[in-house]
Amino acid sequence: MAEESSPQGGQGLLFLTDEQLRKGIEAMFFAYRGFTADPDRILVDKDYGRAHHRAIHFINRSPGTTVNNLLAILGVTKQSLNRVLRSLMQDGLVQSKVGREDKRERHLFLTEAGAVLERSLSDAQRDRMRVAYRKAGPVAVAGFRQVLEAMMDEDMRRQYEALRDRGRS
Amino acid sequence: MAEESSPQGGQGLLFLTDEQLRKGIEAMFFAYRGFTADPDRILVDKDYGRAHHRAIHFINRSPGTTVNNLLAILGVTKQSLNRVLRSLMQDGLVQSKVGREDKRERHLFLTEAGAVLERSLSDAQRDRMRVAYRKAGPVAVAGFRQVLEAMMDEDMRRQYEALRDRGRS
DNA sequence: TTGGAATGTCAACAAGGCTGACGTATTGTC
DNA sequence: GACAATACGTCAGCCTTGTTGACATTCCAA
Repeated sequence: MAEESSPQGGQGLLFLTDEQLRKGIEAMFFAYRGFTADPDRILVDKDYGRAHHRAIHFINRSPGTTVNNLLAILGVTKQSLNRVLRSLMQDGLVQSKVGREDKRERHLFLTEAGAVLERSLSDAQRDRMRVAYRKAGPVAVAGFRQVLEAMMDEDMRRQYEALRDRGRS
Repeated sequence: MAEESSPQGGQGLLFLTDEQLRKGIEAMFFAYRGFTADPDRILVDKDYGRAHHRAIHFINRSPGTTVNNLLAILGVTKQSLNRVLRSLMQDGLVQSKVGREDKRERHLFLTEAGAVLERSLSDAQRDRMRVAYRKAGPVAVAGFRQVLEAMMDEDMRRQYEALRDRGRS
């Protein structure tokens, strides 16, 4: 096969073959299992599931967020989220406060106990992430994030970017 | 802040901060939604779900694979997989053949109709992947795969590698 | 005051995980 | 040849987490 001359420096478009794409798809599948494995293990003992983890994560990420806000981020129905929030509130991990400006809104916060659980979950997940990042190196990590961001739907990317903006960096 | 000197060319270890790791975690969350969105949309009309998609994908990937094999790859119980396989076989998308050497084994194949559905699913998923890959470029894609592979559990990585080996490249 | 938005709640249902138990071939081993 | 182990299928029941539909409440805004 003739050599390709391209702006990608000799790699041509070989990375766009169906074979390469399929490997990426399978990598996503297996990696996501690893990605959720550690928090899942912690949650099993506590009668919680991934839905609880997600709620806790994003409440911690954006303290005082409204239910509607959380619905948009999580992409589930309010009934589904409500069930999760109810159990978290009953167990004293999440607290909801009536909005001051708009009293229809409920602003969600983690309690101290909720923050403790959040930390144990995110520590476990970050540990795996850190090992993977370190193994792959900063250049690979940059590429990792680039591809993931390009895979998102527009709506999700907006949610994702909105979260980023709140960061201190 | 003082400049870092490091083998990573000035990037130091900043990519390992909790902030960076959290962004990666959230990127995985949102990207996975995009990753599954297109096949999900196709499957809704057909009364199938992600579980069916996964079975179809890996049967297509390794024609003649046994039930046990598939169980290991998918990481579910045989009861769970059986429910999916039963409906796929009833609908004439999957065919099982008794093993020649070991008659206890069932070897799984896609029928012509199964292959058609598989193609429509993987086309949809590959399209999104292709767009993302093209947008990010080959260097980013290499990094993407590196990080994903580093995130897998040992068992999964072995499954993943075993699949890779079967590829023609 | 009235309409609409945000929230909560009840009920019912489905997909897709799980465990446990049991049955049936088939195979390998003592 | 007897027996244990393996591969598979199936029944029953349970859980989480998603869905839709219906309805009440509370509050804001026109």
